[in-house]
Amino acid sequence: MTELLWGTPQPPSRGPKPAVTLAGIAEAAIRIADTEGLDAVSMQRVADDLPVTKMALYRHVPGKTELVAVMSDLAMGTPPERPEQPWREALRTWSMDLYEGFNRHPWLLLTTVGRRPVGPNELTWMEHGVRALTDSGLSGSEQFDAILVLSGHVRTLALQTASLPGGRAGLTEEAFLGTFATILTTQAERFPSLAAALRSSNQNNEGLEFGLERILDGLAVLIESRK
Amino acid sequence: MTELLWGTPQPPSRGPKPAVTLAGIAEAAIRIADTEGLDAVSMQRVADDLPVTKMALYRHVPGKTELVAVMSDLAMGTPPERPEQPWREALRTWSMDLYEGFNRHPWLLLTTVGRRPVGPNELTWMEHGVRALTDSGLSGSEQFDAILVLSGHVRTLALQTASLPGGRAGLTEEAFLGTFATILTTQAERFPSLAAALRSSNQNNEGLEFGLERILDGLAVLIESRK
DNA sequence: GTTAACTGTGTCCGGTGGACACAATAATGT
DNA sequence: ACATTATTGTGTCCACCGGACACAGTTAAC
Repeated sequence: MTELLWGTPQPPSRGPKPAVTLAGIAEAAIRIADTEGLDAVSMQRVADDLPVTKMALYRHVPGKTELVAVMSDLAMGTPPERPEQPWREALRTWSMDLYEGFNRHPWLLLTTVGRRPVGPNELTWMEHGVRALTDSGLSGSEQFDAILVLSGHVRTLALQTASLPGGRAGLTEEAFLGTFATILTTQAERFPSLAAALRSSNQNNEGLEFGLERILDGLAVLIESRK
Repeated sequence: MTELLWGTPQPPSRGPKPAVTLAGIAEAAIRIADTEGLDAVSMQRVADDLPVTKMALYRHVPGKTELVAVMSDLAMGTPPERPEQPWREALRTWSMDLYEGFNRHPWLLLTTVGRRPVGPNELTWMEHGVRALTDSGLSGSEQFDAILVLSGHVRTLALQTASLPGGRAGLTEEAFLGTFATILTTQAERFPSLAAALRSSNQNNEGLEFGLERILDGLAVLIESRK
């Protein structure tokens, strides 16, 4: 698995020319996941988009698990290069870039989960995040934990808004909020605080910025205290 | 779906006594997911643990999607009752309780994802979270967003530590950190900030508390500014 | 006692990931 | 030039999955 993610592909010395490459397979899978949802990505479906049969794919990738890992790291891409900035601004744009990435490939939210082999692109994202904090005075662990909080928040909000096309049961935004509001009004006595909060809510949908600024505020408090 | 999650089960007036109940089915499914992982939960496997055949389950639940929704809300349970406390302490224990819940049923991290019908237990968790902020001076939307950030962080950290037994490819902690460290040392020039952070890291594994306190600090800044 | 409502069963279907044997291909060693 | 050998692609087969559907068995209401 590590080999697949990190190894540099070597064309075989002997035997017939491969009709497809690992990257080509992953790209086809990404295209399918983007347009038809993650559930549509089957070995058969991927092979249909390539000039090979299903079983030929297993010559390039050991199994579907590994294919998903490769396509995930590939789809993650690398963070856009940004001019150097103070840590707060740098982390803010970093988070926004990450958010945009998750919105481009919503199925990444489902595949990049749990303890799994980390790919080069994902590591590059981490590198850029940590880089913003190298001169902050935080320890190495704290730098890791800080960008973990930020990426976690981005994930959470991306999950909230992304439509997860085709894949998991996708309620529309209005259907979701509709039943939510219905339940809260019909059972207001069971959930008094929630009902009250809903009444004084303006449905702003600015959860991303809100949480982001709170986390950055919290980091600022810690960084200031270290000076 | 909403009916399944919120409706009160009525025994049928006519016909044979049901051999199983929806709750019984969900409990069996939970037991399987806890011990063998979420992937082991198939209609066949659930039926094997009950005195009915696979197809009989479809008399009580429309499909597997709905079964997963029901078992998820059931496994989530309700937050333990805690004595009233200032918002900061209340939210801290609330987060810890939630974390413990995710650790008890790690597969919840996989099933409670995306826009989906919300069940009564999940709503009760939200209720308790928002309740801690009713007198904070924050608006309703802000209260929602605040507990969203907290629950998101808890999810992130639970994902980081939980073993996801059986289900998704579960690398052990040491195997994960091992390859991670190996890559970072062999390719230190590609990821200089990461490598430096790793060197000055004490492998504390206290990410949960770290992020939690940062978020609470950030909320405190906002709440103070409103006074 | 008949009817109607309801539960449970067996069979069948398309689709999935994957094992495995085999044929086709092309560079290498002689 | 030719045999060897590594490698790719193919076809067949399997267990398992979620689920449609027709049918039989059971029980309360009329």
